[in-house]
Amino acid sequence: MGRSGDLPRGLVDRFRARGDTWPDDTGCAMLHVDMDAFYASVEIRDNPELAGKPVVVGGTANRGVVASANYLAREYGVRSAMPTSHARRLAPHAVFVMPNFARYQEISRGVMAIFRDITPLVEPLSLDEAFLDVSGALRRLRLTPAAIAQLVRRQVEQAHGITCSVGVAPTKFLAKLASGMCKPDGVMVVPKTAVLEFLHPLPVSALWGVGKRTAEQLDRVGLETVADVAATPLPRLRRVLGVALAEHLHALARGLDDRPVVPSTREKSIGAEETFEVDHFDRELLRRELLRLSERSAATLRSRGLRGRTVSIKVRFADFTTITRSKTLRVATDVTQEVFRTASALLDEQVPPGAVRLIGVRIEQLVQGEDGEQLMFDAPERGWREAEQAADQARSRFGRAAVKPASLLTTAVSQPNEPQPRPDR
DNA sequence: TCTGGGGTCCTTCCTCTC
DNA sequence: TCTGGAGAGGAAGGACCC
Repeated sequence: MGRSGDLPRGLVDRFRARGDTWPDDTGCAMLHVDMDAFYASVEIRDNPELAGKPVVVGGTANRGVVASANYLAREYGVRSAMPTSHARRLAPHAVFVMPNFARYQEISRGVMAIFRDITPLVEPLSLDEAFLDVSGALRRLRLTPAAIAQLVRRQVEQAHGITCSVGVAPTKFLAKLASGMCKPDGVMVVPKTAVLEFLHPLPVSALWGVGKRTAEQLDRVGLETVADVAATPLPRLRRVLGVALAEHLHALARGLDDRPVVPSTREKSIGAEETFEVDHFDRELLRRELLRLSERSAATLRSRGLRGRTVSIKVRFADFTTITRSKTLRVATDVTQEVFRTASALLDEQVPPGAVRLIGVRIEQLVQGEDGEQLMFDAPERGWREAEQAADQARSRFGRAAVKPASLLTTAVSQPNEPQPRPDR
């Protein structure tokens, strides 16, 4: 969440666990585990010469941003999602490292396996955090929730040499808030009997779903704390924020959150996008980039046995205005050539000329492969599909660069990046 | 300071159909 | 045949999360 800096210090001290002592954790079966500065911690663990130095992980090119910074770098004001150029000015002596997502995925798999040894009810949110429902594990392990949190931390540190923080609470939202407040390397318990006491002094930005814009909207009508939101009549809140967001925030502000841990969820869309090192006007070059991104997205669909009906493109111009254009196909597809043809037509017909800094392709309305079977599949499409499946197999044996569309064999627009997991916040 | 990439969800507007 | 309302679905944009 990255908001613990906004939170009252007194709260942190009151609810934080100290050694074997912690507040009453009866009825607090929800754990949120968050790795501390995950990507930076993995880099330091793998490269011991980085220990004791400020370390920043992120794109080192002109337009990169910080994906993760260790706590030494944060002392200089370096934060996640900050432009790398800004981070360099704040901490010129820091070590800047390019991210190695394959490595982070590997460590993440090991950490998640530790969680699943403790409870089968694990819901990963990203590579570096997960919810655990330990209600069943309490009886099996004969431990209280906070003791299980300490066990998780010990096992992760012993197995992987990195630390994590754990929030222990009756609900997901409170557990997540608590893990953010006790970072780094801590445990915080929100007792069932002290939920509102914990929640109400916090600023509105602590609520899950309140970002910069919503915080501004709430501030305009005089709502600054979670207590203010809880005390506001729902009809008034609906007028300010719209129905869905108002109801969501009103419930959270009163400590209500009955969302269960869901071990697996279906993806709703798959896509890829790329920010250029320099802005581009050249439509032919943009089309080539669309082909590369279509290839990447469709290959992901095929590898997961999915197809999608809606193809959308995203174009960000030099002034940062962003447009999206989409088209829904008659039948779902996972064929690169069909995705590319649709994306390319959207570019030609609906995107005005101008300097482009980012272009992206996304495929939505996903169905499992067989559900989307194209009974009326034209023979040429079937041919493309078979060819692309053969290419996928070649890539899995010989690497990504082994097979690519002929039009990408010319000079690349920018170096193809591997699809990236979410950054570590 | 100058803003990545991969996602989800919501709202609003428009079009089509009944 | 024309018109208007309701509902569904598509399209676009925005905010948010990590």
